[in-house]
Amino acid sequence: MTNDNSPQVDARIEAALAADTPAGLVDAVMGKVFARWVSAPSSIGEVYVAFTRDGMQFLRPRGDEEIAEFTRAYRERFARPLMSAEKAPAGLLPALHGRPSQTLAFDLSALTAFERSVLEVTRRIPAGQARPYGWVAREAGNPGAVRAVGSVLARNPVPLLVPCHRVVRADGTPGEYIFGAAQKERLLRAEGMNLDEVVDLAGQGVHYLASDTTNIVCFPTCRDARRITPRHRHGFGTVAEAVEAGYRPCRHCRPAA
DNA sequence: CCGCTGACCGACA
DNA sequence: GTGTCGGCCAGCG
Repeated sequence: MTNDNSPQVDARIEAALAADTPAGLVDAVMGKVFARWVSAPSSIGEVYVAFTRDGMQFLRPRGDEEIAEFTRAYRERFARPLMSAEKAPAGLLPALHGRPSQTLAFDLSALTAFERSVLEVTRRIPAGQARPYGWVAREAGNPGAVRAVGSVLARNPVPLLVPCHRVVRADGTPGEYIFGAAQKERLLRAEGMNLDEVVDLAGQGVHYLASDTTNIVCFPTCRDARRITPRHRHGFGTVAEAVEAGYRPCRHCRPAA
């Protein structure tokens, strides 16, 4: 007597398909219809990651959680069957430890255009740096949607891989995080960001740093800002003030025009 | 469609 | 300094 819900069924379906179908086509079809999951170590501990043929789709911490809970959450959100994978896709493992991979793709097809836009923008924030929610809103093409950016990141399907921990509040404090504010601080510090200095500057009303040798103004965590010799460093509360003083916005960190 | 919600923000007590 | 209040806007039920 065969139990049709048995885990072996997935394997038999695959075997049947593989028997008389070119392997490449099987992968193409299965990857389109099914998603796969792996468990892997990350900078926040063991995580489950789901992916399709098109790329990474869903990541959640493993914790004490059984895979059944992860697959339930996955199906609830993506309405697609989920099977285990033999091995992690290329580039995933380094990316889980903060080393972004060029080859790592994402499947964001279930998201709205605005959500995709927010995640694309967030993905480009370099390790060790941070940008305010308002900056993400503007870069995503909707400057007024500051609060909505927070709502999108609160349900980021692929945290860590899309580094939403690098999006912080305008006053320099880290703000909330899908895995808790303390975890957000930990991740930022682990990436080499001097959180204390940033918060301290913000407390003095300084949200931007400028160099009088280059006449460029940056976010304090920008790679270029951190290279400014103290003697040539000037703090500003707004970009407008810096521009008024003869500085132009950095083309790397792109503070507001 | 409409009302409600929220990882925000800036102003103002 | 810190608490609160409106405004804001995409998603969701």
